[in-house]
Amino acid sequence: MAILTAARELLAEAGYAELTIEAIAARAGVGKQTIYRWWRGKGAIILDALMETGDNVEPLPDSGDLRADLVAVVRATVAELADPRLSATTRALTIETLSNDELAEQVRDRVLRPQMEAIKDRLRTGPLRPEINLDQAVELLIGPPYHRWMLRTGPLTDEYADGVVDLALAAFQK
Amino acid sequence: MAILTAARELLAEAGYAELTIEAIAARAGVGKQTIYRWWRGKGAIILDALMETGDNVEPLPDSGDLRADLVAVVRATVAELADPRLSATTRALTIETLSNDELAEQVRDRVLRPQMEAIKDRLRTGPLRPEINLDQAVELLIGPPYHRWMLRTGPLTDEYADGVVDLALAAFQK
Amino acid sequence: MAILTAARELLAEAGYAELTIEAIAARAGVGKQTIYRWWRGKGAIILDALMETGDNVEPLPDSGDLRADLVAVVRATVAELADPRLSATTRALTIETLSNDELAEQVRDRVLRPQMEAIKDRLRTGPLRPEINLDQAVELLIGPPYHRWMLRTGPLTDEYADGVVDLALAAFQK
Amino acid sequence: MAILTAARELLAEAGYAELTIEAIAARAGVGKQTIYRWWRGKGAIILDALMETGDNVEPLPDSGDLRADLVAVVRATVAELADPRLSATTRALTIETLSNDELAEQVRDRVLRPQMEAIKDRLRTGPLRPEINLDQAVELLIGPPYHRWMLRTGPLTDEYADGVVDLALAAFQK
DNA sequence: GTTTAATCGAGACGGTACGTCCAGTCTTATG
DNA sequence: CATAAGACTGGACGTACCGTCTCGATTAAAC
Repeated sequence: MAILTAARELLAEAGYAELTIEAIAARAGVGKQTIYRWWRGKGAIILDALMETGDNVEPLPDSGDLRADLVAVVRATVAELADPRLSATTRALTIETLSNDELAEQVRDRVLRPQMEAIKDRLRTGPLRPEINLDQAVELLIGPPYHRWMLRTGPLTDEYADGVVDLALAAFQK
Repeated sequence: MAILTAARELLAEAGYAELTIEAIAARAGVGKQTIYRWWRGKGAIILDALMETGDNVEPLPDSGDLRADLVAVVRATVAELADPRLSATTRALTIETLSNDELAEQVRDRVLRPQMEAIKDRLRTGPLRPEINLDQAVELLIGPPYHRWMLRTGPLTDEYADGVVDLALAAFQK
Repeated sequence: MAILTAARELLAEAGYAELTIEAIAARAGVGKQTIYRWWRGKGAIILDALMETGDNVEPLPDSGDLRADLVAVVRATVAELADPRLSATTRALTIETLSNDELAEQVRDRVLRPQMEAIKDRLRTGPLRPEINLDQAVELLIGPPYHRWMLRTGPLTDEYADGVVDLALAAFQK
Repeated sequence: MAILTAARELLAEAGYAELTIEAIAARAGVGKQTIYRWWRGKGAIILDALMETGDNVEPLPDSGDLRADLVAVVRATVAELADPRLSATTRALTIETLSNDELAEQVRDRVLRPQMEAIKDRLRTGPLRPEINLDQAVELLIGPPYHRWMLRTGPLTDEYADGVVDLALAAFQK
């Protein structure tokens, strides 16, 4: 879809500040009305743009080595956040989410939940203390990188990702 | 300062969407120029509004009971995030931060670092495994609630705060 | 024709401002394309709507009393202009005419000329000074009411109509 | 005033169809809001543009020769109507007037009445039949040229102007 | 005690984007 | 096969704010 592509390009090139409906329409060669016909606003466009990129959430592999499996997924997440062009869409979506409750729900249900469920599924099989709350367990893996990314409190490297996994595992496992 | 009060009130009453420089000026009974004379933009105002509220970061108490001390601080953090009126300013600041690198640095240095340092200081004395990276340890306590708050993936209650602390402690301590 | 009826109704009910092609199509239960297939634009529709009303111009009666015959036709004209609902179509057509030369020619030839010719025909037989230019004579009867209607400079009553005729006759006759 | 000049130029160059608020703003180097701050809409701008041109209505001269005095004023009126560039503003104002009652009143009071009063004043002194209604008398001079201009039913020349005056005088005078 | 300078409120200004409406064209599916 | 339905590009609408820029009026300092 030309509109979603235009939105992604604008975000990658110039950031959220220059992502205007008019700019999207102009770049996509489309009338503004067409955009408003199909999307409620900028937030909805960004969400669809993100989903279309097809990070189609796949179940985590179960290699038998929990740490290895988690390292893979956390490294991937951290790497995406670390690349400004890749994370531009996520950043924009986060902004919209913060002042749009309806959008926030959709993002939660369509983007976040599937990702978190995929990790939960892997955690369920991997050996960990039975009393662990899986929701909180997932947040232990995702929350810290997200926090660091948003607030730029530290580097987002593979080593960091590994450290996050190790800490989390120490919490999960007996 | 009338301007910062006006900003806080507008955020509490109507949210970020209606926080405009003109609205702040009107409510504070001030000319727009006066605002621009002292602040670079909306973000700087919000930052000052937040800091003025005087959550002057104090060192965490050291009761000898690490869990109790951490529960206190995490519960307080979670409670503030859970209250829409209290967290409105933080929310607005987060939005600005996401599209303003300069502001992001200031927020990191003036708001976040002190809070995280305070927790780090307590962690340094409380008994935990020596190889723990303190920055990551703090993120383990703060990141998950922040993530949950921003993305509304679950309730922000005292029980949740306690769970976060327990998980983190399991990671820190041998 | 449903389309012309719809146009007339819209004009009578809401005036030129709300006469849009889309409104006409919607009210007539017709696709926009069907309208464009048969008419060049709004102006052409209004013209046809006006003509269909069938003020089929008839020759003026020649009762032998020139004043009586002219009073009849001028009163009728003035009465139609005085009624907002009746003159709505004429008003709309005038607007279109003013910014559409092609339409202006058609209006002149299909609407105006016949009406003026009818009056001219009666003037030819009625006793008047031979050197009178008939075109100007007709304008002397029609121009003032039209001017008064368009610019709302005075009432449009039967008495007024009679006054117009009397003045004109004073000019025509020796 | 740059805005009124821009409006006049656009009308002279391209006609009413291209007289948009945005075009006026662009040509005048002005924000749209500035226009809306001072004028209610296109009609009000055109009215002011017309008035600024300073056709400051002056009393008709009284040379003692009524025909000569009227010929002068009617010729001038007809000449202005005949020149497309000069009459573009009047044409545009007429269009607006036709679908804007409020504006119509202003045009009547600020533009038309003074012009008509000036002619009435001259008619009052010039020798004419006492029972003549002066309002209708003026319309007899102005209405026909206006009608001919709007509906393009004939040429607008000096000879025509003279003919109008002669017919009117025949009506006025004994 | 008067003059001068700085600061303030108020709000006009040139701009940019908003979200809506319609024009006129093009596409689809229905009868 | 023409039609209604309506999506499409395009462009103007009138509004909201942005950040800059005059304006007087009010204070405070300097003389």
